[in-house]
Amino acid sequence: MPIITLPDGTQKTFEQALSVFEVAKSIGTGLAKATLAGKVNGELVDASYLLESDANVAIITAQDEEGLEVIRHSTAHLLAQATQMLYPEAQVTIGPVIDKGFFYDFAYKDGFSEADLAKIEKNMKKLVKQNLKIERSEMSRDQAIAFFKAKGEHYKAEIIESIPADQPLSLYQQGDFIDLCRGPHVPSTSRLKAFKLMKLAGAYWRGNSNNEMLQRIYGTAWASKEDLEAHLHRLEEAEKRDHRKIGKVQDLFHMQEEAPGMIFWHEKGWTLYQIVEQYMRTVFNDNGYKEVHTPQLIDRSLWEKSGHWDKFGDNMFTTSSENRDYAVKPMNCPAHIQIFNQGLKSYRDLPLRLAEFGSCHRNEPSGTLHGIMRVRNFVQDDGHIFCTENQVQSEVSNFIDLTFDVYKHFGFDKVAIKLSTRPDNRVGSDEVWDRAEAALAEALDAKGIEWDLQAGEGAFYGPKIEFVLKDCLDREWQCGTLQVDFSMPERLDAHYIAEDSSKQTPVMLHRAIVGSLERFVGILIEHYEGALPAWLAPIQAVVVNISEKQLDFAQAVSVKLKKQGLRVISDLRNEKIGFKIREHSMQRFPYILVVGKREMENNEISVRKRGGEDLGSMSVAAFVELVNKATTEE
RNA sequence: GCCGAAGUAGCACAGUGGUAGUGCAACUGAUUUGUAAUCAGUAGGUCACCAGUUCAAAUCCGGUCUUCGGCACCA
Repeated sequence: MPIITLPDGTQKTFEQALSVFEVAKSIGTGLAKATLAGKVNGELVDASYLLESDANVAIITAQDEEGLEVIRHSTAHLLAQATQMLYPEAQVTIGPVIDKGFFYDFAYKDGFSEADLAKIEKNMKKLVKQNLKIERSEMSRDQAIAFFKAKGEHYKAEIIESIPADQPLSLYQQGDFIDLCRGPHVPSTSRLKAFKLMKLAGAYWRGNSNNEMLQRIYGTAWASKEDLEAHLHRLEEAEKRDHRKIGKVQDLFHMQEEAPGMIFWHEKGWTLYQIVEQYMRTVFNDNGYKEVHTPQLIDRSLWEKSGHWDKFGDNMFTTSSENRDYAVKPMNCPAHIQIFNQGLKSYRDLPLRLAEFGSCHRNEPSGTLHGIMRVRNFVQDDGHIFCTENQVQSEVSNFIDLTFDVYKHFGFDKVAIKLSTRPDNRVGSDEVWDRAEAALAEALDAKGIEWDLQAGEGAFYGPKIEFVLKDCLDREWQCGTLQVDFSMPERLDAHYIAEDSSKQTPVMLHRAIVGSLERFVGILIEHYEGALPAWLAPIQAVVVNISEKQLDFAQAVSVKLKKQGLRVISDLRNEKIGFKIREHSMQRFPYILVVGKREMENNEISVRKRGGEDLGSMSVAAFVELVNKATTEE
């Protein structure tokens, strides 16, 4: 006589064991129809799951986040089934749920093409129409291994072999297709109504580049056709924000074959870049950093000593002259230690904060380049803090505050924080790692900041906090970073004299807020969809005359505004005003200043704000004040 | 680097073996314009590059480079 407690607290007593689906049915036929799965005592189960004793039960439908996940997971299985029907030699591997969809990896030596995707999707829809029941069964480990080996599914057998022996294995069958899976799944294929195969990609077996490459098919799946359409529409909209597209339209920068991964900044793009750099320079100045500048080329011996030659040699650009090998610097930190090492330092000199906008080159693998977001030549708002171990906590804390302030200033308030801890391959004692990781975690917790742990993802010399911004397509880009380094100062012989006159090695904090300026400019472009706030806009206003009669007046206005420090251009072409307004609106300049007969007579300008709002006529001085007010508020 | 796709005029794209096209931009002329496209005309391409098949290649085959989407990488 199971007593079932529902999420709202109501209890129902049943005469005999029953399934989740039957519980739903007892509540209402509508709910029964919508049932995809259940949650029994907090655990997700199939709708067919048999309740034999008292339990807390929630009915999972497409309305629930978990229901959507079940749909996506089942759609991945449907994809595998449809694919194997068409390509029997394709072996199944894994097919997890991901953000907004799913993927499935197949081992298939011929490889799939775009045309195959269409075929597979068609077959999936056919299987949905057949309304195949999806049924769960269990098998012992040895049975399962033998079963999949006999089917020629070697990858699946390998997965099972890596599952602990004491766990029962569940299998799901739909039609002739059987897959190993934890579940749960929707009751039948007809419940999968809205999906689309999105793209084809390669992916290494078990995520290891030494392994063979599998064929990955990505798909998206939703509770309804409307949700699917909405998702596809969002993707289209997001593509319009692409910094590469806007960079071209707004004439900000370009890239070309002869310099892969490096940027040709045009005047307007460089203006934006410089605004960001100059702003970060004031941040350095206001926060106790000393700006320095170090060489582009440094002898191989220094990189050998720092360990970079050994660890990242393949990713460094090198050159040689007069029998000496040099590397183009991939980072500034070894050079900053050279500056630290000039003259004997005392504990009173600490913390010493050095900053540099140093141009760095890294020979990133060709497949990783991505617009201006991932490049081979970049400049960071790079800084290194030399301090004692006791100072780490407060430096970290101050840096976190500063970083959030800066992001806020640029208009970002959603930032994901990750804490990466000790990797297998590392230097330094466990005791030191304990302290360093605790210092970072405590600093985050003390501020009530939510963060994700990335165990084992730290640098070999210390743990790090990463500040991650999302782009318009939800791709994540790491901008800020704070790394605790116990190793490099020692390798490069950095010392200070402590209070007890002993010689000590300082701790070094590697830190950047916006990170690569190139990437950050890209993120800004996408974040604002090219409509940069006035303080960042390379062109703040454009003066347009209505007819030739106001040509001189328009020019004079433009000169006056420039003298006041505004970034202004004028458009004196012999074109209709509507035409000019249209062009400059599409360029998304913050203000369009119209001067015609009326304005000339009153010595005023008509101000049209981005978006079309008419701010009326005003004097040049009033407009300057308006812009200054707007930029300081921004 | 690996898997897949793509590269045609400044930009967006069409062209799948037989004279390389459309729209916008550009240029010239007319128009002197009041808040998102005035009209007419002109010019512009070694079809990424290299090699090949063919009477004939943007188109087919091979290679290279770059870009795009992923994977791996990211000091």
